[in-house]
Amino acid sequence: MSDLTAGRLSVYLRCLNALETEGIKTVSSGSLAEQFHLNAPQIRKDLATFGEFGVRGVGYYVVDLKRHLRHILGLDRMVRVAIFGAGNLGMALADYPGFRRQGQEIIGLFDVAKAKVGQQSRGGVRIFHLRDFKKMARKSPADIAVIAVPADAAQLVVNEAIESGVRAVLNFSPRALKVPPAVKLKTMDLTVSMESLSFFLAREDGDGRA
Amino acid sequence: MSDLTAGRLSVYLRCLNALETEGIKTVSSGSLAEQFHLNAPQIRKDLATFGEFGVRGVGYYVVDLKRHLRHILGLDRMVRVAIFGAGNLGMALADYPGFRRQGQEIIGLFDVAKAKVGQQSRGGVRIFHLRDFKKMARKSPADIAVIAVPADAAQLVVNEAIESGVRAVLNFSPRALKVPPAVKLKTMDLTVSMESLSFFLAREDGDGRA
DNA sequence: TTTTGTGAACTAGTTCACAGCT
DNA sequence: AGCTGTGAACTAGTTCACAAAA
Repeated sequence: MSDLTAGRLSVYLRCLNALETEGIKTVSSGSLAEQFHLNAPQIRKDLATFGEFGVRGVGYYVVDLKRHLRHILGLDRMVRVAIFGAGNLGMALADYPGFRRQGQEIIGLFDVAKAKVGQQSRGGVRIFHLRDFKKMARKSPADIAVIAVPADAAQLVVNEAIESGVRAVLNFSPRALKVPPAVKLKTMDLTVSMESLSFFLAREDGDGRA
Repeated sequence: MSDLTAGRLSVYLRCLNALETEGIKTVSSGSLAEQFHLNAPQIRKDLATFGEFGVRGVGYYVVDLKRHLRHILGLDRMVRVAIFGAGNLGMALADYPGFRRQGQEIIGLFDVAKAKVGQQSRGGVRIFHLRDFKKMARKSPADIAVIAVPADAAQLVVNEAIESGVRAVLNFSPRALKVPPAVKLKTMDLTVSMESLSFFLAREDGDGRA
């Protein structure tokens, strides 16, 4: 199943949360699509991949579908997240509200700077020495590693993380990391994103439309 | 031209920078692909869209291709970036090394919190009041808005930014923003990324392979 | 001989149209 | 009547194979 589908499921879940807060009990793919600017047949197709969650003539029961999605996304069991790099970005991610939702637990920040180890983020996530990760992971393994270390250290750190049992990596460093095929890698490259936008601006101005 | 292509061009540029530092003068699509785990025909196709930059039998001249790519990506003229939201994330982005490369200028952080206005990030990016953005933009307009404000404020802020002439938006808030068709929007949703990874972990464990 | 540039084949992803439940 | 689930049509994106150039 594709990366794109996974992303959309997460979006649907967020929409359902909003609807539930509004006290809405049931929703059709059409009204979901309209309210959140999505595509109705695609919603149906995405959901139908995992089961028949809807009721013809009615739509989907919000609470029901939410439960299904949380299960499909693996959020009904705790996912343990370790953040590597306690710099500006790592600290910001540790305290990012979306990263401490129900279903995800941040076990700590890991860094090599002596001055940082023992401190904690504003939100209360503790900073450990990188070398202690292996030990901690042995007791209870981390599922996801977030890489927020400088580019030069990224590959080294990701290797260590994987050695200690991490099976998915969210990479914020501007490097193409090598991971074994069994490990899922997702890179969020801020530089690339910025330059893509710059590219579209350049196109607009330059491509002979004025 | 597609988003994916734009992203790859940015990656190619980064590779070329690395090669130049190593003192390499000329490179073929094949060796580029091998060194950086890319796909050779795709590199050629991507580049060929914008001109004939290569020399048959030789490859591409590193310095030459770099210059072309910088031009295509619009990095040969200054791109002005405004960051909205001086929270953890905004501050981290302001000081992110990849965001202050040659070709991009961060004009400031914009927030509404009185306590923050007048301060500056560790890296020296100044924090202004949101209401001063319009005025500043009138003098010299910002090209890209980075949205790092809380979800509830995101749409409001992006509207203001666009009204003041911003033509591209990098959105870090967990909201689907509405922008006019002429404005380029790129959303980096941290929650969605995390949940996608969780999804793949759940699949691995559950889909009947043990 | 080497390596580009590119049409043609292929693959993945999206949209559509409608049969089939409720 | 209303809305889901889905095969079939379409679109976008990638890979391949090779002719053309240096």
